[in-house]
Amino acid sequence: MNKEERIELAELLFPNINENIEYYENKYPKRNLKEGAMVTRYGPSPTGSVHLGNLFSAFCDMIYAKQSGGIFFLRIEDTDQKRAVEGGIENITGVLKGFNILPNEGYSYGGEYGSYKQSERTLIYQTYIKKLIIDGYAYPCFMTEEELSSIREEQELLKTKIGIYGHYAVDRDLSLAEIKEKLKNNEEYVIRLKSPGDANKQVEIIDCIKGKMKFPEHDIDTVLLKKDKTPTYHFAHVIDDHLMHTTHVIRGDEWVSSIPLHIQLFKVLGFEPVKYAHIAPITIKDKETGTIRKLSKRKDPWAGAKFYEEEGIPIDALHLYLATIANTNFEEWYLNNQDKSISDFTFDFTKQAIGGTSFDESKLNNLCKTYFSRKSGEEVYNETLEYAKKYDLEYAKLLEANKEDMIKFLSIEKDGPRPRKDISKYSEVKEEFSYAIDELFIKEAYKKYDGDKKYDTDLIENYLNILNTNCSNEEWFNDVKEFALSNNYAASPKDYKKEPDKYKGHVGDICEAIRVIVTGRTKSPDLYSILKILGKERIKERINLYKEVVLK
RNA sequence: GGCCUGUUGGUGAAGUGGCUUAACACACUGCCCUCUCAAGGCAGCAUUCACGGAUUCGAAUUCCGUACAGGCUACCA
Repeated sequence: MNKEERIELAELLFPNINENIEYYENKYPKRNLKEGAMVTRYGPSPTGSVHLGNLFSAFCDMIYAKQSGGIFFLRIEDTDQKRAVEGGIENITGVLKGFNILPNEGYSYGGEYGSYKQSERTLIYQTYIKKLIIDGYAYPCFMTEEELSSIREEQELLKTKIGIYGHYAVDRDLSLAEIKEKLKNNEEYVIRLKSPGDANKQVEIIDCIKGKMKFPEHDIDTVLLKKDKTPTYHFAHVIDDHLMHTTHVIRGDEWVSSIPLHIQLFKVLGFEPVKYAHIAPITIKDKETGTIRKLSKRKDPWAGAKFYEEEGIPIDALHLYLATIANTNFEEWYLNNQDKSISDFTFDFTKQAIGGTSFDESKLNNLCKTYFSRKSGEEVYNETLEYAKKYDLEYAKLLEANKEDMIKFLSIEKDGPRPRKDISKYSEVKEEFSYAIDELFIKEAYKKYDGDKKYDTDLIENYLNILNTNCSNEEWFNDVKEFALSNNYAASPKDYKKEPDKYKGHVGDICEAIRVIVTGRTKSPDLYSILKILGKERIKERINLYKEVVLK
């Protein structure tokens, strides 16, 4: 076919496309950004719930764009209508907001480079396809599903590369007359790339994360436009990222083998190619099989984005975790720069893991604990209340009714240089601080305490008489020691160990009795702080409650 | 079958030919501190970098082969 014929063919196939590519090139001019600014994008398909891996990739998009003074935008890749799930798009935007991963522009955020929804860009794709046909880089292919699968079977049998290329690409050189004939018969067709590649030649590709890679040139006539004239991912992404002026495509590792195709598409279209950064998947060791696999939504609760919200894992802590897997040197930096935040760190693609990253639950947990330990009592209160309003309304009401006390309890041992690390999720506060709210304590009273040990309430009642809630911690503890001695208890565990026969026990035993009666548990933050907040009256009530419930 | 990529302790990993008898962190174990926890302090935790060979005075680091794992091989993304 000569050029005139190709023009005729393009018009025949897409008579309704009136614009030429210059129109779009002018409509979406180069972005006015400073040197080195990165334009990244998150391109999810609305096919179901969001996976941690998706979140991670969006997180990377965000940090790299942000730190370089660039743009991070959201583009909905919904070219496959069959897989679309109802509410899928709203789910994506909702999760992104919930996780504080906020694009600068894009679907539902606005911007000059829209539409940011691929299903609304069909005309654009067809315009560029027309150009490719005219340039001789694309052609209609009328092969049926049966033909395709028989070729595939043959290739499998011959153990050769699978796909439509070389002599398998039978419609590659159809004459204009033949095409017209088929169109007249209403034969369905797709538009395929007329790949100029030679598989015997090698292309070298530089991936920002993985480094240099060598591939055979792409020589397969990949489908660009499907039967319904919507684009495949390959074609759509190249057009969109060119028109939206993406500089860095950060995406999952599963795409590396299509890099040669994508580079070829950029070349054939006359575009400057984007830079690619392929991130490794988040993996986990399967407990049953012992093999390493991708985090799975079905098997691992940690895989689903919703899980973090429901469990009450703080978003900032999750960001910290994502940052530690994004750049391997982040963790150490953060440890040495405790007063700084993620945005102060300079991320670098070369510091990103090349192979899979194993999901480390205990590390996340630790990060969460550190997060909580650095928050003030009031902050923890407010955030927990917000969580409870969503997932435990009853508790939310109790929190609101007991705000003052609750904040006091949550603030215990927060002042020092090494604050307590006792909670890792909002959902743990209720149980961990059950003694803070009378109503809750009465209901749950001592249920969690299953020790056989019965404590001497008379002794504790006597102690209550000498309790001074208005002194220093040191003075208080001296009083306890004195009280211990006068009741035949050793003033320190050491004394007791030396002469166990001489005493009934030691101060620790007395403290334990107070602690269990007052809090219902053997472990708690500083006892005296708790006693002070509760006050004598409530302590008395708890002694009575203990008698009722435990001693009967 | 073909094409890519990866493989360092329980985990995340540092490491780019001599500074490595392998950093750091999490987890774990023991001791100390101590009214309980938490925190903290101290100590322990790969003599070895999947395996085999080659290059080199010298290799976790370079090369070749093997094994294992992951990905792609759709008119899905």
